[in-house]
Amino acid sequence: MGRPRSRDGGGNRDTLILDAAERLFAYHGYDAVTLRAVAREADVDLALIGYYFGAKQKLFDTVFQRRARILNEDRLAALASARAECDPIPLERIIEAYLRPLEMAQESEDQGWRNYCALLAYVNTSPVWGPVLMSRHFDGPMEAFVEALAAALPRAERADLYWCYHFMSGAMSLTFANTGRINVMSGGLCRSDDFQTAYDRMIPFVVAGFERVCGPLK
Amino acid sequence: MGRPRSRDGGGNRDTLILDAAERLFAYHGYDAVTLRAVAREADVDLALIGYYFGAKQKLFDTVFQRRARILNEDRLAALASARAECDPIPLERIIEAYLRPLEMAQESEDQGWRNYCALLAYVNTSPVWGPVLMSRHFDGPMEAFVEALAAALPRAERADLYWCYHFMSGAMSLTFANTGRINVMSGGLCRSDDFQTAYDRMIPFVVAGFERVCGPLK
DNA sequence: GTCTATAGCGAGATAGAC
DNA sequence: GTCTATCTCGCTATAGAC
Repeated sequence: MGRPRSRDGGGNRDTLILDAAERLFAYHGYDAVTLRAVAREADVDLALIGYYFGAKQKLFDTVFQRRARILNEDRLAALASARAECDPIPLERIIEAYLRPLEMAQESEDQGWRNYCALLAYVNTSPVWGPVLMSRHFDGPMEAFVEALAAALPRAERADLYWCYHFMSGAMSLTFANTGRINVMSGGLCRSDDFQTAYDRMIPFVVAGFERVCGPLK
Repeated sequence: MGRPRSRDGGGNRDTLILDAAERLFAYHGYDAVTLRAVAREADVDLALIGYYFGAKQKLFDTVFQRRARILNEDRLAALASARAECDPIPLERIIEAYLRPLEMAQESEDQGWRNYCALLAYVNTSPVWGPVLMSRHFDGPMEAFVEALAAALPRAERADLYWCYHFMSGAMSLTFANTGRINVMSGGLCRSDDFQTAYDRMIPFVVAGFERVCGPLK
């Protein structure tokens, strides 16, 4: 399982670089981050970044790829586990299998996962990166989820499933991006980093949306 | 010489600059866009940008502000119009009042509105801009919508309303960002710029979500 | 209002010593 | 593997001619 590993204070230099880059890319986006800033953040010499990862682009790709693999594994494992209990998988369990790994990532001690979630939101909503990186790294597992959804919602039009998946992806992105916007908006009533609460509301919200648009459950 | 060059179909120079900046910021984000690129895109001299708008930051603020005003007016007008028919306003009408102006903006001939929607998505999901710009320009009208939602869903906890509003905002952002991701994802079955279809599915999706999380309708 | 020219800075990348 | 040093480029911003 791709559980977030707690790291010792040091770590290898290349890992330090990836962590620092992840943190900065997540917050500022690709273009606002200079390799010099990454080097400073990682407390590493500038030239070392080039040595390990090549050009800036490749560093970004590597950062994005690193946890995408783990996230996909966790999601597919959750889906398989749900299927083992009940086949076809009930809608709510599918949504949970999709969202739960992110929630766990956010709740984990490894701050890197929180950063990665923000990075995911950035990439997902970017016209530049979105169609390229999301498709490259998440289309395979996504297809498995759409199949499961189709089985749970047999009356659904295929296109409607994709649209609803898309809405879920958007709600998830903004939520786990943890921008702090909802804190300001609600006057402190809601907290952007209160993932348990967010998760507990997002699941029924999304489930109800799928049911309404994609017809009755099996 | 320093004479205004004649241009067919061109507006004032400052408007040309704003349109060009909007288009580029929407697609590439703030940091990837250079003032030189804006000047090139607007077919205008670089120094003119500074003359009209000052520093790059201020140009960005101006671009963001320009249509925020209009969007807010349209939304509030739609809300008032719905209230004139029925008070309290039914949930679905509230959601429509919120989303419809964006859909109309997307469907309009003015390509600038499409760009602006993508810009909104960028700002909304950005940890840097989100809490600042969204709050500054959209919190007032947002409050009116939350009040209307509270009236339509009298059993709802206040915090739940904010969370659901947040999910709606996320789904909307990704959809109207028009990244093309869903095109790739669905293998061409859905089109990112088919806003009518997106809108027709997003409304029931969001309405059902609100109902499920925020209790039964009045 | 418009444009030329440039100051002043910091970026990405890499060659080569150790 | 690590770091020093540097090359080359393009950026923002602005002063000043027209």
